[in-house]
Amino acid sequence: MPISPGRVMIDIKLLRENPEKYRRAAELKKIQVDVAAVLDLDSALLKLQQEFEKLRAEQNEASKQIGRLKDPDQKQAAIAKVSALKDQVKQAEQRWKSAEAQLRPLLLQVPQPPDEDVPLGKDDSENVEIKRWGEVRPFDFEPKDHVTLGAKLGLIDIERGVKLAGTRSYFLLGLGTLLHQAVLRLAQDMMLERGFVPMTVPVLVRAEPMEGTGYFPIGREQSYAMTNEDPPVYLVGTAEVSLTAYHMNETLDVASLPRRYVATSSCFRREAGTYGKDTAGLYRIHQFDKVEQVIICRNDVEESKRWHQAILANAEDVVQRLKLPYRVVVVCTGDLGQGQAAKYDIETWMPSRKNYGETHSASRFYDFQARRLNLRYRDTDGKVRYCHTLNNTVIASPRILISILENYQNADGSVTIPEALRPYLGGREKIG
RNA sequence: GGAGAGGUGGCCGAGCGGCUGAAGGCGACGGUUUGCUAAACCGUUAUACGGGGUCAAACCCGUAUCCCGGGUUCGAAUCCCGGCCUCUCCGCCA
Repeated sequence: MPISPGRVMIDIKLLRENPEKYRRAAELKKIQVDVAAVLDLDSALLKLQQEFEKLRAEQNEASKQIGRLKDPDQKQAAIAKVSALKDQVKQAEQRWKSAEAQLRPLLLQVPQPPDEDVPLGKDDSENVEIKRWGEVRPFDFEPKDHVTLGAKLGLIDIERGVKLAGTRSYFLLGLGTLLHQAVLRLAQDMMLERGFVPMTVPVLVRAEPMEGTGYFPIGREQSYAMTNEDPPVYLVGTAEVSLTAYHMNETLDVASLPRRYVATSSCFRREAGTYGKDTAGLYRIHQFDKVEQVIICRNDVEESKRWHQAILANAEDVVQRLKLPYRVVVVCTGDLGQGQAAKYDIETWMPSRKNYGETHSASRFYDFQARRLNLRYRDTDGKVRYCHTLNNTVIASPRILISILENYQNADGSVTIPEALRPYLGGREKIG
């Protein structure tokens, strides 16, 4: 499918009206953008566009005349005259195009302003807890971490993972694999009950979906790139990319909205710049599987907010079915991604970390992704508008196995299988 | 990977280098007719950006877009080159 040329980033009109809002957004999100430079380039661009269009109009008109002229001498004279214009037009066009080429990369960096109700803060330490569910279990024995449990019970083999693929790699085996798959299947089944359309998606995509969903250019270094290919393709870090970009360059029928998609996919992340962080175990790894939910809805802030609550609830339901203690935090401004207007994280209790660890991330983007993806719909009034998009984890594994194994472990080193997973494991109740 | 064919509006499908933003049909929408529905008839039916206009619209003008990019030309949907995609055949393959 061809890439549409007129693809826009943030709404430049909004930026013109309220540059301070965007400057502030960049500051809050710690993104380097020179908003003043954007404005300067933008107004220069407008001038150049007008100059070009005026010249081109002249040329078009003159050319049209030539077609009507019968007398060959007159015709020759007219052609000579327009020929002189031709160069001017071309130059004007080039000035305009090159200004545009300068502006686009800047525009790609401009962030979506955080919503009013997002708490201010510099990083994840200032996220605000809004809910706790479940009781953190007191142990009357010394609990083991998932790495130890996984190795003892023959579920996880990190050593050999590292041997084959380097750091942050692993094998799951035996019941470890089955548990992993059970979790994914439970999550997917719960989403099917809610009417989401299941999909199997490409995990290797072109640059456009990456850029469109906001993972490029900021964050590019987090992706694995197949640069041997022409054009290059990239491994997605989440099925969000493929699901959200599914309707890229399309104009949807408003009656078909909202679209609710769910996909299970492998996810690949380079984790560049995290050396020394979370090195133990399955917390931060290069490859994992995730069930992801995506909503594409009408351009309506209130509707977006409702869906945000809904997809958060969907994920909470899964964690509750697994009976894992968790909390929900509102992510503060400094921890928001470029395109996110607001985000909730679900953090699930992980005894070895003696803390809640992030397992889910629910984001709403308003039209940020839709603009970059040229993802639109025709509204009931006949107007074409950009969609709103949202996404959330349903479950990501093996990270969630950390919580399951550690919370469900017994004094004798065995692990009880959560009831909700037993149907997927032939009724088995215990590992070890 | 090799050899061919092709990419036009919501869809189908015309299109000679100039008056083609694009015939015709279908669909959709509005209207007339009708006891209701259907049929028939009339009309409307791309998007983006810029300028003008308005309280806001309507509307008017310009530019661009017939897969994308570049070239030839006074002028390109039409000619040439590159790319992407689709289809057919051969090879390879889970």
